[in-house]
Amino acid sequence: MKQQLAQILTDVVQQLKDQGVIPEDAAPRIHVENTRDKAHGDFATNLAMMLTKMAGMPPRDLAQKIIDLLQNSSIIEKVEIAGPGFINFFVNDSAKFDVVGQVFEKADDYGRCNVGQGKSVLVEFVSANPTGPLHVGHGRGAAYGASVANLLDAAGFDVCREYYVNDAGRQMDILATSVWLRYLEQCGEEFAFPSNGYKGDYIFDIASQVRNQFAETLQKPAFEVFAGITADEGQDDGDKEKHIDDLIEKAKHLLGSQYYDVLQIAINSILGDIKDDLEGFNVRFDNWFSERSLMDTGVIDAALEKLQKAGKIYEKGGALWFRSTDYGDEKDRVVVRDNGLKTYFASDIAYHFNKLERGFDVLIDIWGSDHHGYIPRVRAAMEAMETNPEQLEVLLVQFAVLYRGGEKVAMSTRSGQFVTLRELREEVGADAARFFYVQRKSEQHMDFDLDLAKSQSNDNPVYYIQYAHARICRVLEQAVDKGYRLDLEQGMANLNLLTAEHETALATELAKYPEVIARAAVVYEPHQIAYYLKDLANGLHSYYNASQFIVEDDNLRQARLTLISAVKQVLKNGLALLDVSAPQSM
RNA sequence: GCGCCCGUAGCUCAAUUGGAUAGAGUACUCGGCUACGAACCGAGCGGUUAGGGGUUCGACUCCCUUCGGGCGCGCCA
Repeated sequence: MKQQLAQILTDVVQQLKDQGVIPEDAAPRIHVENTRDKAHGDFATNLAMMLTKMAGMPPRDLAQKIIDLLQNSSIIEKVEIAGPGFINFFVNDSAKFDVVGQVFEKADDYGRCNVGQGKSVLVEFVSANPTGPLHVGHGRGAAYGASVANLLDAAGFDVCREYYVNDAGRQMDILATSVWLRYLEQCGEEFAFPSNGYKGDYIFDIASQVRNQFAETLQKPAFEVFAGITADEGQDDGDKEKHIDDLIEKAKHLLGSQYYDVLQIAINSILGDIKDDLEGFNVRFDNWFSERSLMDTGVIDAALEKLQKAGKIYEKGGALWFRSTDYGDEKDRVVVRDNGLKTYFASDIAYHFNKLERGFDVLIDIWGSDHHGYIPRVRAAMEAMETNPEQLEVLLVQFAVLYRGGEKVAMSTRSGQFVTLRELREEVGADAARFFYVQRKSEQHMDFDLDLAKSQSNDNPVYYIQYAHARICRVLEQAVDKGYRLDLEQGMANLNLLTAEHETALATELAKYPEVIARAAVVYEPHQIAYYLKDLANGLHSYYNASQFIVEDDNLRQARLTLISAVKQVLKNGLALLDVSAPQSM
């Protein structure tokens, strides 16, 4: 309907050009919007105000001229000039209900569009280090990323969901060493656990797994393990970083190849837990991409070579630097350290290089906002590899600040003090948690009140929406019980009987759904879906309270049941985008 | 100190991307079940959009500035 009006206005613009009112080369953006206030009709355009300067006449006069040029349309009932020069369109009721037929025709596909034109897009999200269970901070990124991916899919993009597994580097060594030390404790050795080690309870569990598999064969006496190790923090000349690094070296030395067995057990255990956790959160990935595979297949060297050929790599102080300042970064960045080890950044360059080689049109990275300082250097690397800067889109997610009992909850992975995503899911449910996270704009700071989410989960808006869906299901069941089975054909034929304000409002709301998806998708804002669904549910609840659906009049009853069935379908479609269930009853 | 993000009703958040009288939920005050589920509906209360300046027909939105909060500024990942 909106497109029809836009087309009509495009014709008017051409006529204005022909009449010499505006210059031939003018190319105004035709903007038709939904009105917020019913008094302003159904749709409005600001066209007259946009052209007022060009035409050299007052906006209201120009608006009148535009109206005079409007051709007759079957859907327009009335046109008015309002305010500073808005043109308001009133659409007739029968046209408003055309949408109901479209909903049933497309069913689960209603709302899908093709703004993506089949372009392939890689959405990388979560990508938490496999050093421990996911916590509630990761939960927001997971919920947001999954919904963005769903949105893009609905908008006609070819989406691939990927998790980048940081299974290489020092953090992995700290993990393996932490596990081994806990294992030694379980074998009866006594020593002070390193302050920089991973202290979570899950480390004990993994240590037990190691013990189940290797019995006591990996046991070494504590005095031998700690011989010649730099002191830990808190002691004379203590240094927690050197302390843990020395322990890692010692572990590798004492365990030989079996060190990597311990490492693999740890990674498998934690990654298995993460996968299971995300599955329970209804977050699914098409691909789990291993950082280590980049090293094994020489992709890092290939990527660095490409930068080298572009003349963007130089040597200084024994290290290799990438000249990212050529692309607006604050300083150049090291890619190979003087000790010959590649930096994490080198891996990341290679990872993005690999993404490009896989032929994606658009790369979307979803990161925690604490990584925002990292964007310029990745962008720089992309540009040095001669890609279009618009091919990379980095979306940031603010970490949720947790509150418990009115107090901020301090969280630190290393210290093992954090609320896990699993905990949250089990206490408030996956549906409520997913919805709660995605209700707010991603870059917006967010207060997550655990007490509220847990103890008053019935107040969560997700129940409001699900209730609307369940309510419709119940009404349809009741109708069947009374021998009034829904007959869509009859209902569609009698939609003209629906003239109440609640009814036309619902039809209008249904018609908005496809454009909400299109708009939300291009700006990566799933919260718009959440708000839309709340509005739609509100429309249904109001309608429910205002009138009875199962009435004596056969045609009227069928028309009403048909309308709410359409609402049911759209509620289901919208909830599906957020991976929230649409229950038949609750 | 420099850079990025943010500041909207008592609280938690929206605002069709520059449009009309800034809207929801919650809290508080009223009212609505012998109707298809009251996990619901209706009404009221609540605002100098942090402060100030600018851009224009028009600013919560864009620019400058001050204040306040978060994050980042390693040959860590």
